[in-house]
Amino acid sequence: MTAAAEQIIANLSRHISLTEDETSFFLSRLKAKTLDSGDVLLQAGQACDTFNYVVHGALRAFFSTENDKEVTIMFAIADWWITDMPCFVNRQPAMISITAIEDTSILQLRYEDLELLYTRIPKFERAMRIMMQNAYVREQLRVLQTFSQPAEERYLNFLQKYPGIASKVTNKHIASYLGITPEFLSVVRSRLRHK
Amino acid sequence: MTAAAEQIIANLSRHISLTEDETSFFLSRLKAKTLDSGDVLLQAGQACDTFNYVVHGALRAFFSTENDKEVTIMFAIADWWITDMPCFVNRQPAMISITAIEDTSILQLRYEDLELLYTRIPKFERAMRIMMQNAYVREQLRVLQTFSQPAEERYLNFLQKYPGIASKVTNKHIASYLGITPEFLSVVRSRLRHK
DNA sequence: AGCGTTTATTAATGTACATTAATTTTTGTC
DNA sequence: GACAAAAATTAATGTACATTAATAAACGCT
Repeated sequence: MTAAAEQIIANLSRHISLTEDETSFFLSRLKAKTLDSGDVLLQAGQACDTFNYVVHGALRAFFSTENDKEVTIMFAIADWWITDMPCFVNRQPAMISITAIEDTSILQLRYEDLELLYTRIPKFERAMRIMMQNAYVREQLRVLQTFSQPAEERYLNFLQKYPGIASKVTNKHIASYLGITPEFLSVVRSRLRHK
Repeated sequence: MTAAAEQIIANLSRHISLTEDETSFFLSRLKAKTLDSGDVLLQAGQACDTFNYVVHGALRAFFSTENDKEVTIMFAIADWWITDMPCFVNRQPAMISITAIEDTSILQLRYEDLELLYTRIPKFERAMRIMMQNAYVREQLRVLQTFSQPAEERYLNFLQKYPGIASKVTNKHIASYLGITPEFLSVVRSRLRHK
């Protein structure tokens, strides 16, 4: 088994345990892919067919507004799964784009293969249920903090909650994840420095 | 079978189909409860033990900030499920409160009973997976719109997306769901009127 | 190492929305 | 149907953050 396969199985085993047969069937449905920093994994407007597990590196999902602004939806580093979930589950063209912000290696699971896994190995429903549950809770807390905390607190919170991400991404990207401009994040950082 | 039981089963059947035995086991784990408008279903600080299905009426989940502001996390009308999900799944004291904004009747599923359902009837993992997936997608789009659209667009969007909710709740509550003050929502509405 | 390109910072000005407070309208209740 | 209480509206003032623009710092590439 490759190191990447070991890693994804170890990660899955936090939620469900698989037999040898199940493990090899699951692994057989994955397709490895490598991306150079800057490469586009998913382009807005195109079909969103894969759910992507990050082996190493870092990806960023973002929405581009009419006025050329970007809203960062999420980051994904090692052990995270990423896709355009609204479009993946509803079989719609992607609304967001996903690019590599480092050289990255991923394992891809196609929509049909995920459906196949649900059918053949119902335990995958459980794994996915837990992942979706965690994602929901994360997004709900993000809304709550956005509405109840000023940018400075949200920034400190982000640094504390996702140190592994903060160390890999630019301030520009952090700003667009927090819903502020890079210029204002600079002001926030400068204020924090002078405290 | 009561009308409420018929309703929750019809709703579940959008995701999974149950045998007669499974149906009656599921129903046996539910507890009916009625609330008068204004009643508190969940109080911040207390244990969050139940996942609640709304038969009819309307509930509101909200977070209270230090400065006495309220952020509306979500509304739930007929056929919606509601709880303090972060606290429910992590067995933590509730951070939010849930109150009835109309006379309401609900069916409650306790945490241990949900776990039991997962074990005895794994199909429930699927139902829950789909529900969590939908909730995640909803919240992610909410973040995206909050960061990319002005209050006026978000308000129109809300009216269009949740007409059944909009007709039941006050503007004050809508404002706190959109992340703005009621005063500013008044301004927005007045601008729309004069267009 | 050098040079172009992207990113970060700083500062001036502008705006979407918050705050406060007063008035009107709506709602619920006996 | 009257009356208190909550909700909605309006307007004046204030502020967190956006915008624009210019400079400095960091990065990527040969």
